Order: sequence, then structure tokens, then C-alpha cells
Amino acid sequence: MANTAKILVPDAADQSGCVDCPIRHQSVCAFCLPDELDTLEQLKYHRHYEAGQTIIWAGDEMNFVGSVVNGVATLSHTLADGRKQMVGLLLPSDFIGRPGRRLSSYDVTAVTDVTLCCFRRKPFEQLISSTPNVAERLLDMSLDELEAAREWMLILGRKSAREKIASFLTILARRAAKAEGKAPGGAMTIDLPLTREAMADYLGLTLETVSRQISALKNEGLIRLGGKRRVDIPDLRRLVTETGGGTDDDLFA
Amino acid sequence: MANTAKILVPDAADQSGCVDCPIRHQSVCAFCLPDELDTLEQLKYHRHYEAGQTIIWAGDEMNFVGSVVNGVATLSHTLADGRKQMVGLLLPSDFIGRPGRRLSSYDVTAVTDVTLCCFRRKPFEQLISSTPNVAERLLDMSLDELEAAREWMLILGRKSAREKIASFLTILARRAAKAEGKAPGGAMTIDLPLTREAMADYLGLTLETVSRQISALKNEGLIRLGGKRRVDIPDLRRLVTETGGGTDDDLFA
DNA sequence: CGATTCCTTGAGACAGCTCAATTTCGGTGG
DNA sequence: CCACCGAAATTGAGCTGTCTCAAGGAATCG
Repeated sequence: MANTAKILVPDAADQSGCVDCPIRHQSVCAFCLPDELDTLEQLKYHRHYEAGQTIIWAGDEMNFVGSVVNGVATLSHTLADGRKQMVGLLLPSDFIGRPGRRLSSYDVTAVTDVTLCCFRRKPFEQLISSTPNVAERLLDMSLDELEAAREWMLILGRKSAREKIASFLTILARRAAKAEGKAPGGAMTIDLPLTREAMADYLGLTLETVSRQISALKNEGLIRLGGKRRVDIPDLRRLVTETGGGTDDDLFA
Repeated sequence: MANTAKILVPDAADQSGCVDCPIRHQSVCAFCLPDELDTLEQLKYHRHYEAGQTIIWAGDEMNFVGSVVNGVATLSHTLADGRKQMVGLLLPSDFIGRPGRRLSSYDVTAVTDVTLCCFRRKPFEQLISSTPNVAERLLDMSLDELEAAREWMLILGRKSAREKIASFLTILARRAAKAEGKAPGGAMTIDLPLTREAMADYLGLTLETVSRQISALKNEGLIRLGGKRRVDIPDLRRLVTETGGGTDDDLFA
């Protein structure tokens, strides 16, 4: 059930080559040479999931690995009593799955419609051994994720609710700027990919507290809301001031 | 200053070969063949730090990477106002530093006397390219650390103080058992490598709350204390019950 | 055995949680 | 285009777990 990808629409990317792939230069294949790309092209296949669908349950067998091509997905831990903590926010080019692991350690959920570029796990494991460029890129991506996780730990362990929200918005703003190839700063508008509840699961808060803090930032003019999901940041620098510090300090260093 | 390793005593391990190294089969060199070990042997050198010494400050230049041979070290983030969150607990065989990164992202501190087996960064980076066995092991270790960080995020974000303490003790017990090659379970005794304050920094609590929760577990007979640092766990299963669940569930699966 | 560091315990304050209405947004069908 | 509906978000009031501030007590080291 969990692995049953729903075909939403015929996918142009399935036909077109890796060369035109939107995540070509950020994903696990970023370092690949043209002939290596040809090999990948043989092995890859796309899967589609609707917003809200569970891609994999924690503990389920996972016979593929892959990259997010479009959309947003989350990794999360759930306790027996229902408490939930998000542990990964997967944007386009992020990698799902672990070579050498048969069972998923997390619940993986599509929060928007999602397209994955997948490889069956076994062939991909061979690929890693035979293609140093893939292994090297995967190591680098994993170390980036580890750093992000550790920054996140600082937020979870030591920041106030207000600082958590400010930090989260700043992270999104920075990622959005990077994705668009701009430098973050000044005035920006971001689209929240997550509901208040999902933000709460990200930040270790309740959805009510998230809502209250967002309202507070709004009332103080640090942000403006357009609908529920659109956030205007008139001055990113001022928002960063509210994060309590951390890596974000270097944002404008 | 930060990189000035203090020589405590002449070190036998400096003379003896990698073959006799206590972390030979867990560390980054675990997969190396005998001839590869010879190469490493040429490059490696040992450093010693006293308990309490800072090995590297966040932002400092780090011209080496290395493995913990003896002792315990921590990685931590510190905010401008002094709030601190530990983000890594490094035991023997754990790796310090990131290939390709010139500056340290964390404060690295020796909490006991520590011996590191080091490589200068540049040669090590070449080593990774030329020795797939090292690269592969490093990837695997990094992914293990990422999983540990994500488990830790669940603890930080969603668990109560009592559950945090129980989780922490359970993690230590499991690691200790693994290091001794035993299966965790039944009655165990562990040595806390950390002060109450360091435990608080690990768990995102204050030292007073840590102390109170440890006292509570003691008064309920879930643990016994021998001195400040020795903890008797009469029945690990019962302690696991108090962790609130998570990965620890599978401990006896 | 004295000193220092670490730990424990207490009392009061407060941030964030819980429970409970409303309100707003965004989509859907008339 | 408008009225309606359900999901998501907001806001309020009271509670509770953890923090803060403060005082004393134990372990470890010279």
C-alpha cells in the first residue's frame, strides 16, 4: 500500500532525458559525467504522489531510493501516543532512502503533490560502488543534512517559541533565495509549504503556539500575511534579529 | 591555542601499528585492507587533550580530521547569550571534522582526557578519492550519525524531562553493551561520561531539572546511584518503559 | 582535611500546553 | 458571481511542567 504510487498525469520528465532535469545540478547525480548519466537514465523511473499521501511508513520495506524532483515531502518520527516530530523537510533535489537499509526509519509523507526520481535499491547500491561521482555526491549531501539536523537540534533544544518561528521563516527564506539563485536579504515573499500543524511538528511546538507567534510577528510588522500560506518579509535582517542567533548570524557576514 | 594539543604522556599507540589499534574495526579505517592501512600509518599522528580542554572553537580553522581513540568529546552550538546545545557525543571510533570544510561548525570539547588519531585535512581528502574503502566507511558512519541526530531531535522536540533522562540512560546503556559486545538487557551498570550540566546541554534542559529527574528515577527504584557518575540499572526493560517510546522500542524486538 | 566543584532540593515565576470557541480562507456547486 | 461548506487558523482562559533564583550538601582532588 505504502509503495503504491499514484499516476496523476503522464509525465513529460519520464520521456525527456536527465540532461533537462530541473534538479540535474543539485541532486545525487550532480557530479555525473555524460556517460554516467546515460547509465542512470536506464535505471531511473518516476513516481507520483498526491498531497497528503504517505510515501512510506516507518518500518516498511523500502525497495527504492530516489530524489525529490517536484514538491515537498517530510520525514517524521511518531511515538505510540501520537506525538510527532518532523526530522526532515525534503525539497526538490533532496534524497530519500539509505543505501544498505531495507526498512525505512521514518514516515515519509508528501505534503504537496510530489514527483520522485527513483532507483531500485539494489542496483543503486551497485551504482555507488561503481560510480565514485555518485558516492562522493551522496557523502556530501549526507554531511549537509547532518549539519542541518544539528542546527535544527539547537532550535529544538534551546530556542523560545518566537525564536523557533523566526528561525524557521529565515531558513525558508534562505532556501527560497538559493533556489532562485538570488542572495537572501531585504524584502522577500515566501510560500509556506506546511500547515500550522506541520510547522508545529517541525519545531516541537503545538499548532496553537505556532499560530500565536506568527500573529505576534505580524502585529509587530516583522511579517505580513497574504492568505494563509503566503508570508511577506519586509526586512529579512530584522527577522533574523529575532532568531536568537546561531548559524543564521552568518547570513549576511 | 585551540589546536595546541597537550602531550600528557608518551603514547604507546603512536609507536604501535594500526593493527593493534583499539578502534581498528569501528573507525573510518575499518574497511581498509592491510596495504591501505600501511598508507594510513604513514599519515596518521596522535594528539592528546586533557579533560575540559577545548579541542576546536566553532569558526576556528581546522587543519585536521581524526578519530577518537580514547575518551569522550562533545560537539556543541553556543548562542550569543550563552545558551548551549550539544549536537554530538563522540565516543571512541567516532570521527571528527568534515572533509572539504576548512572551518569547524561546532565547539569540540574534551570531557575526559582524549586521544585523537589525526590526519592533516588535505592528505585525508586525497585519501578519500583514492581509497574507496575509506569513503564508503565514512558515508556509512555519516548516515549513522544522521540517524542518531534525528532520533535525538525526537527527544528534544517531543519528550518530557523524565522521558529525556530515561532515553539518555537507555542510549548510554545500549552503547556500553555494544562496546563490550554484549546484548543490552537485564541489569547493567554504566558510567556517566557527563556532568549534570553537560547532560542538560545534551537534552535541552537545565541542570536542576536533570538532577530532579534523576532523583525521581532513583526514588522509584528504576536506577541506583553509586557516587555521582555511576548508575545501576536493575532492569533496563523497566527503564525503557519510561522513555516514551521511539527507536528504543526495538531494543528487545 | 580543606577546598573546590558538582550536585541536590526548595519556592515561586512564567512559557507553552490543553481545552474550547470562533473566524477566516479557499474551494465547489448552484 | 455568490452562497455555502469543510478544513485550517485564530484567539481566549486556565493549567502545568520546566525554568529561575537561591541555599545547602556531597563527592573528589590536592
